[in-house]
Amino acid sequence: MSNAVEKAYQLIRDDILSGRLAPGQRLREEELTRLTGVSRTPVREALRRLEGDGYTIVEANRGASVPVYSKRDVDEIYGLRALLEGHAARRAATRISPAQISALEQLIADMKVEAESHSPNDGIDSQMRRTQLDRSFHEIVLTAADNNRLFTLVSQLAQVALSARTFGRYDPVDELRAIENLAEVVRALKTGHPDWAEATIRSHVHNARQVMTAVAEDSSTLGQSESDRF
Amino acid sequence: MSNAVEKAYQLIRDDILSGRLAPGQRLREEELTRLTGVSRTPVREALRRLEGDGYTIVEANRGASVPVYSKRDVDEIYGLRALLEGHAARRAATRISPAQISALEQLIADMKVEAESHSPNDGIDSQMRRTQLDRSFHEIVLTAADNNRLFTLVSQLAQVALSARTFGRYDPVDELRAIENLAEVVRALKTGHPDWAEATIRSHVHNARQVMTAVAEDSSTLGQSESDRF
DNA sequence: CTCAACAAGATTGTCGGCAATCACAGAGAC
DNA sequence: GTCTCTGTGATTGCCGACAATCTTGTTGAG
Repeated sequence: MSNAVEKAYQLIRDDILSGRLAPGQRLREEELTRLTGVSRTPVREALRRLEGDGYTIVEANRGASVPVYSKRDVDEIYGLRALLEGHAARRAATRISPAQISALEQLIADMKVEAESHSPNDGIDSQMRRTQLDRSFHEIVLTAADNNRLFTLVSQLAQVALSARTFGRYDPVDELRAIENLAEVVRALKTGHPDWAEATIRSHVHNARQVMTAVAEDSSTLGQSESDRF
Repeated sequence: MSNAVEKAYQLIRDDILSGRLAPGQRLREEELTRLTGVSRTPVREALRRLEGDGYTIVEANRGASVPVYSKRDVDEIYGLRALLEGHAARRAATRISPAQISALEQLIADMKVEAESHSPNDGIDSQMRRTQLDRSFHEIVLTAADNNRLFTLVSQLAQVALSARTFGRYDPVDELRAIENLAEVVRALKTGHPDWAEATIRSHVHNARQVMTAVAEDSSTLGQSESDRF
């Protein structure tokens, strides 16, 4: 889209994903003007678009803030992701191209390299790399599903949940198991089995939910201790 | 939300639903300024929100327009509605309250009255009334599902497809069958059977799709005759 | 006649400033 | 001490004007 809005969108989003803008933090338009170098008008539009993609929350006369997710939110997001991405994998199994299969296999290989060469407390850059690999994987599956609205809907759900911080929570064993899980998704797609593909990707999403949920105790978004939030 | 934006949002949306703004029509911000009585800034924000809800399409440097749906679009929308609303009905079956059941039964009764007292070429107001009844029904089911994000996702899909013109396409026999179908959904919810509820509402959505698809021949959105579009 | 380059007009994108609204601190009553 | 009211500062909401971009009609070459 247009230049100033796109610039603001990406700068703000990156600061949210990297954690420089923490969950719960209020995003004042004037500050973002300084951060992004564009005026308040495109900043405002960027904030609304970010809201549509699940990165921010905008309230009337109160401005935007980075959302704080409760356990219930995480359950909602991952439950719907399992449903929608399962549906996507089912469709992809009969539509995916050899080139897309190859791309997925390459991503799996890259993930294994990344996972083996990483210690539990890696820097944010390693987490960003792994986030990007995972995101690319899901993006290819969704593209292969060949359904624009399905792609859009999942995008609106997945974004923050896939934030870089998610990967900070994986321990090496869980991460390797998750990669094996994705490798099975590729086998299911490659052999063209819709049921298998749907089941395995659902399993992957539910596993990811567990990793998140293990840390987030139940709550009502307010009045909880810092470690319960996202 | 805020006043000017909300005003613009509703006025533009109503003009789209009533058909005063026809599919394919370009929405120039200056014109909408005159239509709504507010300045371009809130009009622009309203257009972006309308896009998020599926009422308009906004392209960079080209402004907004009322979307034209091809057969493929209709299939995507109703396919995903079947999936998501089926999921919603499943959840609702174990969560719905007696008051919500009563409200649904009242809606069914109202629909029957409306359907019996209507001839094939009724005015736009009758179509709007029936659209509203149908929308209320789905809204209650979605509320009973008790999942905010599910509600949001379906809202983004359903809007235009449920436009008033949809009901112009129902013939009386189809409409009565559709109402019977919804009555069965209520029975399934009332007796707390998740599988039954999911199956019946999926059936309802697929039936609605058929009504739309019967008129829309396949196409690529461009270069088709007027009657193929929505 | 066809096509490409260009120019004029129309339309969207961006900006800075003013208006409306909200959150919060402080004063006063009980 | 607590509760309510009020005013002040901070922040979002809205506007009109200017800048950038796209669309379209025209002109000229081939």
